[in-house]
Formats: sequence, C-alpha cells, structure tokens
Amino acid sequence: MATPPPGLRERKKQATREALREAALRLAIERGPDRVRIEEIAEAAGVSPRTYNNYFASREQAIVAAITADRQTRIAEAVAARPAGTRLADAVTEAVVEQYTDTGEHAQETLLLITAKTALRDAFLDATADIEQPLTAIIAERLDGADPHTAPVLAASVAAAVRIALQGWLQPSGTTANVSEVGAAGLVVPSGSLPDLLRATLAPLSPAFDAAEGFQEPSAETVAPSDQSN
Amino acid sequence: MATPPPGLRERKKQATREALREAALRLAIERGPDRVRIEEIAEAAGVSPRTYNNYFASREQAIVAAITADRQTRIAEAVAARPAGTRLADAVTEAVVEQYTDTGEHAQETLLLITAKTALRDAFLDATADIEQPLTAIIAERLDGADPHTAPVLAASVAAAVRIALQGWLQPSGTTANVSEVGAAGLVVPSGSLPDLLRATLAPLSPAFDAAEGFQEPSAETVAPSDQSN
DNA sequence: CAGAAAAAATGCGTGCACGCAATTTTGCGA
DNA sequence: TCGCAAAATTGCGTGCACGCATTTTTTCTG
Repeated sequence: MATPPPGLRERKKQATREALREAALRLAIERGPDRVRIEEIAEAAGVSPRTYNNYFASREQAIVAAITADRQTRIAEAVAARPAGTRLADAVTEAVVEQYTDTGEHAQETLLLITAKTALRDAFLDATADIEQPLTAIIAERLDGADPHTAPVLAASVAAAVRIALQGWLQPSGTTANVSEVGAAGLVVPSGSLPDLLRATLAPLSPAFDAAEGFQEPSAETVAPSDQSN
Repeated sequence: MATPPPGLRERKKQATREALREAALRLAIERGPDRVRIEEIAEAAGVSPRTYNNYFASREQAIVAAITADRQTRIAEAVAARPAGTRLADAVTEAVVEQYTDTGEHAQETLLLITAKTALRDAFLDATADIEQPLTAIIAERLDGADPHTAPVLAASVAAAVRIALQGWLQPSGTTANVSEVGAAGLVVPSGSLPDLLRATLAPLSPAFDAAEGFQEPSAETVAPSDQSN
C-alpha cells in the first residue's frame, strides 16, 4: 500500500526508534525507572541525547513505546481481518481484545514495572490514544458514506473506553478520594481477566456502532448469528 | 452536602489558584504566550515560583485553566438542570453545548491566542478531559442500577467527542507565519457554528445513551412520580 | 489558650524538554 | 558519477518541572 519501497531513510528512522525504545525498556527494567538517564538510553542506541528527544518527548514515553509500539498497526489489521459480515461493534471489540491479550514475552515483567511508577502508568494510558487514528480510518471505511463525524467519534470513544478499562485494571492499590459516591454496590471488578474487562467496557458502545451501520443499510435486519469462535 | 463550611483553607487554595490562572492569562495576552516567565506569573499572584508548580504542571495548563476553570462544575449542574423526562442523550448534549456557547467576556481574544501556539491548543484540548469525572457522576446517577461500566465509558466518550469537535473547529489556522488575507478581524470560525458542530459530533453517541437508558427501565419499573411536565 | 499535628508554601538542586543554528547524511536527477 | 537540495543528527543554551527537606501557616485536640 503505497510503500513497496519503504524508503531506506525511513527504515533507518524506524530502526533508531526501535533501538531507543528497547534500550529504554531494558535499562528501566534492569535498574528501575528512576535510575535511567536519557544520556544512557541515547548511548545504548548509538545516538546523541538530543536525537533521542527528536523521537520521544519524555523518558516514560520511550519506555512505554516498547510495548505499545506496533499496536496501532495491528489494530487496523485485526479489524480488517474480521469477516465482512461481522457486526462492526464485534469486529472492533474482538480486535481490541486481541491486541491486549498477546502477553508478549516480557509483558508480565513490564506491566509490573509500569504499575510501580505513576508517571509510567499515565504514559501507558495515554498511549491508548494511538489507536484512534488507525481505528478512525478502518471504521470510516466500513461506514463509507455515513456522516463524516461518526467514524472519528466512534474511534475516539473506543480509545477512551479502552483507557477506562486499563485504568481500572491496574488500579488495585491506591484509591482516589472521590467527592461523589457512585452507588453502594461494588465499584470495580478486582482485576479479573483483562479480555473480559475490555469486552464489558466496550459493550456500552455497541448500540452506537449498530446505529451507524444501520444507517448505512436501511434494509436487512442485522440478526446474524454472532458467533465469536476464536 | 458535606460542605456547609467549605473550609477556610480550601478557600485560600482556590483563591490562589484563580489568581495564578488569571495572571497567567493576562500576561499571555499582554505580551504573547512565549514571553511569559513563570516567575512573573507567580509574582503577579503573590506566591513563589515553586508554589505555582504545586498548582499547575505547565505554563500552558495555567493559561488554559483561565477559561476551562469551572467548566467541570457547570457541566454537571447543566445536566442536572434538564427536566427529568428528557432523554439522557439530549440532556448531556445540550448541557455540553451550553458550556461551549457562553462566549465569555474575553473569550474571543483568548481563543485567538490559543490557536496561535500549538502547545496551548493541545493543553486546551486536553482540558476537555476535565468534564469526564463530573459527567461520570451525573450519568451514573441517571443510570442508577445499570452496569457500572456504562457511565464511565459514556462520559469518556462524550469527552472524546467534544475533543474531536474542538479539534476540528480550530483547525485551519496552521502556522503562525502567513498572514496574507486572514486580516486582523478574521476570527477563526471555519466550520460553521460551534454548537452545531458539537451536536453533530455527539449525535453518533445517542444510540448508546438510549440503549443504556432502555436497559434501565425494561418495563416502567422505576416509578416516575406525578407528571412533571415542565 | 497552648501545643501538637497536618497541610501548604518555599528554597534549592537536578535532570531534562525543546528551540535554534550548524553539520552530517540521504535521496534524486542530470 | 557528481553534486545539490531535503531531511536528519548534533551541540548548545535556556527555562522549567519536580523531588526533597525546611519553614510557615492552618486546624485540631486537651
């Protein structure tokens, strides 16, 4: 897609970017997030400290990028991979769940690291916004012809929902002094499975997706057997 | 509710906060956003530079706070002010529109200032997240008894949608270099009226709200008191 | 009303994000 | 193959965000 020759220059940039984020993560794990100086990260990646700042705006961003790296690429593919007949809501939901279920090699170790420092956790949560752009594109494609506002809003809503889910997921300790009570019932699930939490969090948005799709095709009831055998 | 005496200490804090943001905005307008040193802001507010940083994490945040200050307070009230019979989607939408339609005294001047510098624009957009918490509370109240996940997600989605709308609204002003035909009186109001834009952007979320409300009352369970046709 | 405890304000030091301008690297066409 | 223009890298300087320890202010108890 418009990148048969990805460009040699661009390759080098991506290589540098990867080297930087890998170095950042490795050092952060080795000696703790606070004991990593950007000078060391830059050196480990073979660039100057100033160049490091051309790639990442903060130390936390670099570290977190090591796990959120190609998420934005995979998310679009994952949605596109769903059969065309699938409800858009389901396609997006399952694609999102898929992204956060991989449990990469050092994912556990990294997640533990992130929960430790607040700044890292925030950076991690902010990184969910990265899926917004790809999602907007893929949703707009499926909703071709609908109101131009719809796709961006739905994509942003999904990103926001994911952020909510992750927020609640890695929150077991340290509560927030809230001014308003949210009911006497149980507030947040105590760190159940992340996939289930994501599904539950995205569920409230399904009607919006259905309506957007329905507006697309006025006829034919969408009563397809929503079997998610995966 | 728990604040008959808002606390004398808390009052002083809010006063200081207000003094800081007002000073920040005034100085930013007077001499441009880049020519304001935090030392001056602090001095104008009668506190030390270090104290300033206890209130705001960045210069941009302080400046922007001057216009987004009590938005989070007003938004909840605005929703609550809507008649009980109103669709929640409409109540929220109109409440949001109301917040961004006031056009305060120096709003025009300030908006122009914000469009100029990218950092300010970003801070302004990030400030929309402030309505998330109040919205969550008020929505959860109206949806009392529903899935605990719903309210936070809907609130976050609304905030995201508002951000999208604002983003698109103050877009055309790219760089701050070329001023060939924009003119001095050229207010940056590209895509029609902001209220309409907000409504259009929030529209895709309405089905989600409707579904949430419908799920609330499957069969007129929740007793509606005497008719309050107001 | 005194004295202690909690909370905020302040000073200081450190690391760093980022603008700017000079330098090196990369890509492209003659 | 040889420049030349665009893009990336780098060094430098400036302001500043934020942790930490100290001092001042406010609130709570006896």
